[in-house]
Amino acid sequence: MDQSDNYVLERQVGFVMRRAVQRHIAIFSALIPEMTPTQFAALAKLCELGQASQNELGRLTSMDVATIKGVVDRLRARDLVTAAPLESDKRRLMLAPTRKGRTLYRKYAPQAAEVTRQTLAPLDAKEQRELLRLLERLI
Amino acid sequence: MDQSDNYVLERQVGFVMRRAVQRHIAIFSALIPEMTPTQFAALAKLCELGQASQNELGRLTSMDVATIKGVVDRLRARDLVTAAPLESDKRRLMLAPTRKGRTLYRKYAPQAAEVTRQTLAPLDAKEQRELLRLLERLI
DNA sequence: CATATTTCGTTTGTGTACAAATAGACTGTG
DNA sequence: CACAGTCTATTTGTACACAAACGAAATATG
Repeated sequence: MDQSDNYVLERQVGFVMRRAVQRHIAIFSALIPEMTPTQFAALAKLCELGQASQNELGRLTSMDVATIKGVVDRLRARDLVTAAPLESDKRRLMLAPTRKGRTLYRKYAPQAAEVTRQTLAPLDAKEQRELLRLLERLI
Repeated sequence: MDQSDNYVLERQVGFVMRRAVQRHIAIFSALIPEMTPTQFAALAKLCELGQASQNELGRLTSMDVATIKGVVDRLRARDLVTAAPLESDKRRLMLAPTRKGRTLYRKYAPQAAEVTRQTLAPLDAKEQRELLRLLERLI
């Protein structure tokens, strides 16, 4: 028997997680067509912090430097976030949500929570907690 | 209290899954730098089937038409897959792995299984089964 | 204090991922 | 048989995601 006969694509975590993420993104974009999950994550974290450098925001939202730059650029283009170089450290680009950004965040935060609910809807409450717990241990 | 105060990014399934997928991809590319998880998935499924149309392969690997085209194009460019229009249905592009593609698949299938093992390593055997079971129900 | 190292941001290039539009080929129904 | 609807593949445009390389600024270390 060939080794490769053991390999069943549908049973690999990577494949299953990719599909689960696809479904989640579909739910998100149905409930919040105005922005992507990534953009919302960055805006949410920035609203929570009040302000942060671009790099810092990237680390806290698990986006690498190139990715966070693109996301921030799009948020800035929509006037949801402002950016200004920091006087005390001219390498850093300090970001803050605009009034419009904060308003949008408050408007959609309940919807974003609903996205999580709908994503987890096939599971009962205990299973939902268990899934989150297991996923967190994979990180 | 503001509704948005309930929203904690780190507790949303979407965010946690994105991070888990990131870790998985990092493990994959460390163990199999020669191709991406997506390319391997397409190649694996095609080897399993023997042959399939591009559309069919896309459906079975959960890639939309534009995505599967890009993936197949890159596999063809590396001579891992051949493509030819089907005589009996000229809309369809029939794909098959080349000898080189099959060899590569057999070579890396054990590595790909190892990727799954390492990804799930933080969990014990029972937890691993539970996680897979829960994720599958989210799809 | 001089410079090696680190940090931050940017740019470029490649690879998913999906929406929407298009063209060509097939199928079903009248 | 005609032709409306469906299916397949392609193209275009936008948005993550990461690697690698770069310059500028800050820090550490000798």
